[in-house]
Amino acid sequence: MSTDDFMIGDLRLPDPGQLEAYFALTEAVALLQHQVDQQLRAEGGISAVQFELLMTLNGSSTGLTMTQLADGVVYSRSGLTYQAGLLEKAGLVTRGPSPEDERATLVAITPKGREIVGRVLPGHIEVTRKLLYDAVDEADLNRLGRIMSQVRDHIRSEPPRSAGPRRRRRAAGI
Amino acid sequence: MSTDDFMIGDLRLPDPGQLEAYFALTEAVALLQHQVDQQLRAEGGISAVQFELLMTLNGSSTGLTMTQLADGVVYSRSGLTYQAGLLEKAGLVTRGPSPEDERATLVAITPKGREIVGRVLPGHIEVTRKLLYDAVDEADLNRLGRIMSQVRDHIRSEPPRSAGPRRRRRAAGI
DNA sequence: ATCAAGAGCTTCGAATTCGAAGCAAGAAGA
DNA sequence: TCTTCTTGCTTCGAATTCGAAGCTCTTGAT
Repeated sequence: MSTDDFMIGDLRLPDPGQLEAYFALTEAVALLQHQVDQQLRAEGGISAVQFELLMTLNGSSTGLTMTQLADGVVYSRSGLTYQAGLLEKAGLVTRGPSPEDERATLVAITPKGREIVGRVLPGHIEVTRKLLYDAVDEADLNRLGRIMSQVRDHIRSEPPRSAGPRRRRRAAGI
Repeated sequence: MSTDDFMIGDLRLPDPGQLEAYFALTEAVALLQHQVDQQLRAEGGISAVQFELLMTLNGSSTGLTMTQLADGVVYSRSGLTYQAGLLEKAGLVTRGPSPEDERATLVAITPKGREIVGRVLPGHIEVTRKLLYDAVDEADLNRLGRIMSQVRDHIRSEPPRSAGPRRRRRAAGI
């Protein structure tokens, strides 16, 4: 990383600029997600989590297994079971057995689900544009995408936590 | 989550690069925060939220009011009341009336609280360094800090559509 | 001074989360 | 085939979260 880290005893502290990156990152995302959630609830009666699930499913005509879905949105398995239940009850997705694997549950979006997505998407884009895209110029937006993709891939590829059992990727929320 | 091209009706969406910025941002932060939370619970028995609160308080010798604290960490007032109760019960903070305003509650960190912070801080830095700082070079890290600071300030300055005041206070952390 | 409006916290109820434990279906192997 | 291990998902209990409503103190206007 940087060659001029601050040292306090044995502790190698990141310099203030690096700290700023971390703080600004988490704070900005928290603010952003809150606003996004508000818009989705107001215009479509769904949470940000549910929207992400629907969007993920929207891109797959065959449907996805619960595990694929959970990994896609960075979410716990049990949390996904809960949300999938809500979405199914609301008629926005269907759940059925996979023909390939009796254990697996295939989740697919319904026409009604797509209708909801179509209803909230313009507002969603509007909010993200106002809060994120309007905050930075195009060059920075591209840099941001590149950098955060790098970070995401880096974290995804990290070796499993120290002493844990076999290779199994975790997924959990905020 | 990497996505295909979403196309709903004839709604024009931000180009793929812009979408990538948004998705990579939220996904990477979710992954990062989960790992941070795990480390803090393992080494200090506190959650990421509690750590942020302690770090914020750590920078203030006089203590902060509940509102200042909640704004600093981007958190609901009622949620903060709950967490402050836990921290007080654990002896990590004290709560007392403000001399200036009978209504206000001043929260201050205790020596025991500082001790916990000191215990978990090295590991916290280690985790963030491995997951975030090691993922990008120094120039990109500086760019990231600059861009996200811009975004944060932009969102903070947005008219909150109807809600109460948003105060600017540095969040916790490393 | 008194009343009304506002500010700061907490309480309350409902919703959401996660991890651990449990259950059922595949896979491996002897 | 018959264990035994693994995988995919759900259930369960406990913790956390938020917004709305409530309480107390402060401020502003009359």
